[in-house]
Formats: sequence, C-alpha cells, structure tokens
Amino acid sequence: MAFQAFVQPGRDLLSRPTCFWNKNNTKNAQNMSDQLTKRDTDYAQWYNDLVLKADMAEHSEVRGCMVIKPHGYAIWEKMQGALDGMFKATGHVNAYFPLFIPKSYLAKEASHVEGFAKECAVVTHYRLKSDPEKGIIVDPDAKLEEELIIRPTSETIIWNTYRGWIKSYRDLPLLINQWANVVRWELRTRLFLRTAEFLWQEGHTAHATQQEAEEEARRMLDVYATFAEEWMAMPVIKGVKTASERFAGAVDTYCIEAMMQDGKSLQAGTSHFLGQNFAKAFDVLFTNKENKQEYVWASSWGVSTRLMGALIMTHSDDHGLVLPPKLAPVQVAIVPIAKNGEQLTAIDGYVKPIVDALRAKGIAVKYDNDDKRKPGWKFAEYEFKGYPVRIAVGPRDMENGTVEVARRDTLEKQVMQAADIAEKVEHLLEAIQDNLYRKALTMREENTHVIDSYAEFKDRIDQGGFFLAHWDGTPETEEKVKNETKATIRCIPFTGDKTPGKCMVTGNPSAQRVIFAKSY
RNA sequence: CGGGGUGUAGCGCAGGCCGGUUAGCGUACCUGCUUUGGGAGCAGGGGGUCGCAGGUUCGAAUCCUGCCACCCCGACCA
Repeated sequence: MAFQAFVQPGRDLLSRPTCFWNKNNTKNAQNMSDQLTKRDTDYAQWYNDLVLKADMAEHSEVRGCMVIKPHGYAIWEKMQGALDGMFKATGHVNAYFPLFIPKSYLAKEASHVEGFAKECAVVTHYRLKSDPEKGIIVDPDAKLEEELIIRPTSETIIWNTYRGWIKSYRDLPLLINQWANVVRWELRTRLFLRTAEFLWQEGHTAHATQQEAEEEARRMLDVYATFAEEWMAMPVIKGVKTASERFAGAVDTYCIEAMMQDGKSLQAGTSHFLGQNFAKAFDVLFTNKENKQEYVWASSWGVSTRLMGALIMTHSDDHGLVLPPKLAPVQVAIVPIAKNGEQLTAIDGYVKPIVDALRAKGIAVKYDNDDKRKPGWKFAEYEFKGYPVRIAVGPRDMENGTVEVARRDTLEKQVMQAADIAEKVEHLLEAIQDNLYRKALTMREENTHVIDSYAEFKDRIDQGGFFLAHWDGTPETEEKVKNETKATIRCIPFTGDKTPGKCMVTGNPSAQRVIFAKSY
C-alpha cells in the first residue's frame, strides 16, 4: 500500500453536517435534496437516489425504460472497452444481428420460448396514417403477415443464420459476439438492475464437440470473473445454476454471483452450455472428419448494463458513487483555488506540468479551471460522482511546491510535494483499486455463513448474506426454501468445500454445500 | 397483474378537507457587488396549459367523473 506509507490521517469528512438550516430555522431544501438517503436507513432508496444524483441515469418518459446519461454511459463505455479487449484476446470477433425476430423462430426451441413468451414486445404493423379525429393511428391495412418479436436475446435469429454458415468441421469453431440492446417487458423495473430495454453483449459460439462448447462456456465465465475482480474490484463466486435457475434452452448455466452491501446476491454475468438444443431446433449440421453429419454444439454468454448496478452497490457510500480507478472515466480531477483571475492564470501554469505528467502515464485527468463554479461546489460534485482522486491547488501550494490530494474511497486528504506527484498518483490509483477489492472481499467473507440447521437458517436469512448449506439436489426442496424464506440457491460453487453431507431441510444426502441467498 | 402513493416553475414541496385578489416557498436560473482551501452572502429579476379530458358553479389547483403517467410494496424474471 504505497499510499498509506505517506498519508496522514485526513480530516474526518464524515463529520460534516448532513442537514443545513437557514436563519429562519427552516430546512434548506436544496441542501436537503442533495443529501442521499443513508444506506442504513433504506438501502433501496439509497440506490435510487444515488443513480439519479450522481447523474448516471434517469427514468425516461417511456415506461420501464431509462435514459443513460453521459456520466453513466462513460462508465459503461469503459466496461465495454475492457470486456471487448478480453473477448478479442480469446479469439472472438464482433458482428451484428437484427433487432427483430420472426415469431416462428422463437417458437422453435420449446423451453426457450416458454422462458421468454411472457415478456416479449411484438411488432404487428409497419405503417401509420393520419386520422382526422385521432391524429396519427396505426394503419390497419399495414398488418405484418408474421409478427416480429423485439429480441429478448438472440439465440434464435443467430442460429437460424449459422445454419447457412456452417457446413464442415472446417467452419468451426465460430466465435462471435454482438453488442446490442434487448427488450424484456418487465413489469417492475429499477434503474440499471432491471429495465425493459437494456444494453448488453451476447456471445454465441458454435463448436464441433461437446467438450469444446463446454470449455468455451467455462472460459467465458472465467473472463467475466476476471473482469469483475480486476476491473470492477468486485469479488465474485463462480458456479453452476440449479435447474430452476437455468437459462431457458440451456443444458447448463454458469454464473458469477456477487454480494452487494446489503447482503443480497446479484448475478453479474452468465454463460451457458447449450448442448445441441439450438442446432437441432434450427437444423445446424456439419460434416465431421469422418464425413458424417452431426449437430453443432453451442455456448452463449452475456453481461449487461446490470453491471452498473453491481458496481454501484459494491463500492459506493453515503457520500455518493465510488468508482474503481480502472473504470473511472475521470481518474483525477484537479481543482484550482484562486482569489482572482490573475491567481487562476498562475495556477494554470503551475498545474500544466502536473497534468502533462499524469497524462504521460495514461491517467485520465480533468483540470477543472472553470471559473463559473466554485471550489467547494466542485469538491462536492466530484465526490458525488465518484472520481477516485481529487487534487486541489491554491496559492499556499504554489508557495510551498505542494498539492492537496484527496482519495475518494477513504475520504482522506494529504498535502504532498508536487515534484513527483504523477508517480505518487499512479501508485495511489493502484492502491485505491486494491483497497476497494479487499474491502468488498472482507465484506463478503464476514457475511458468508456455514450453516447446517434449517431453523437457524430461517432465523438468519433476513439479515442477508451468503449461507453455505447442504441441499439434497431436488427442485422440491429448493422450492420449499424459496416459498418459506424467499431465498434461492444462487449457485453450486465450483471451488470451496466439496465434502458431502446431509441436506439442511430434508436430511437426505447432499453432494456438497451450495450458496443460498436472497437476490436481486 | 394486484395493493398503496404521488402528479402545482428545471428540482423539492406548501396550498386542497372548508371553491373567491395577481397561485406561494426553498433551491436552481439571470444581473450587480462582495467572495473563493468543502455545495458563499446580500440586493434585484425572469420563469406556471396547477398531469390530461369532461362535469358542477357567477367563479375550480381546490368539489365530482373518467383517463394517463410515474414511484413504492407484492407476484414474475437477468
């Protein structure tokens, strides 16, 4: 921890007043409205407030849909960039498939259509016309012969396309990803976590053998886990879903599960081994080396803008958003403190080499010498938006050859020599990234419990957390637990204790402990 | 899709029960001066189809009817 070697205990910013009163002793509405609901008071409300006030997204006029605002979208772009690089590095290429899916396609894979039928938006007409009374109406003469589904996911249209692309084992594997929007007509939505339309990537791969397809699904799960831990600083548990939580149309669904600060679990990414289900549904056959026809093996995998919700709920605090440096659109904000224009010009000159040195190290830095905003306003703004490091430069610093450095994760401030500041900040950013991960990991460990008694489980499940318990492997037992406690099996983890035991509910044999938790 | 709640200036709200000047407050915005190391102070100023549509009435933000939207809680799902 390079930073802690030179940091002094900073002023305790947590003690600043949370409520302001004007001289009429009435609450100052603006300051009040700028306050976040505290996490302890109402975690869900804290999340909603934070997304809006950190300017990441807002509810649109369209039911269930959100507007992702520039600050939120910039973070998503950072995520995209990192993930896309990892996909390319594992041999994948990007392509784009249609938004519209003929209704009949969806119906070809039985369990798939069953899984999505209840939340599909459907296009039925292709033209409007003006009506003297009602303005504009749907032209009843422009009915589509076959309705089009707005994709809830693209397996069907992609496999229908793959049929034409795959003839021989020489065409395999086919490793394709697409960045797209999808629509699932959710009745109840929350910004980023569940919206009717969302952004995601979906990888769809075709393989000659079962083993290869299974390995692909596992490989991409590893990619997601690496991304979550190294970029988002969010520890995850890899595992396989139970039958009831499995993707509609998959043979196996793998997932990464993360614990949010309220102890609930959030599925942050999934990959599926699809077997030959879609190949059979769409007649995708290839000729193998023995000149025999064989159905193609498949995987698919995706992460969505839901990761934004995961990011927020993993690190942020009662002061606003906290971003891990590797995903922060601005990693260092520099704020000048000047009494007049002359002084500001002097600070511009003082800061210039600092900005250059930081940029030379590839650090995203914003020097905010906008004189229309005051320093205090900027401090609060950048804190709320989660910029990892803030540097303040005033007349005192110019005299002393120093700058004031504040880190967002701990809210500590420290005056440092300006001479080698770029190097120090570079180390500081690494330290922040590391600290965020370790804090989240500690939180998860402290809230993960090994449990053998169902009675005790029922007592403790409402407090949140992961519960490692034995399960007899039946959907009935899983259902019973869900009905009685609202907790579900988040996954059967790949690593950890593999000792067999007895189911906490029925006492029947259990192959290993699984993770029970309440979830998003 | 059920239960609850809310729609009044960009944002947050008061007023409504008990109809009656020009619809009010805070903040934000604009101008000026003083300020600037944690959301500055004072003074002045601009901004409103009171969610929409009907109805009752001399008169409706207020009462009545219908509709719409959004939020929260359940059921369903990523």
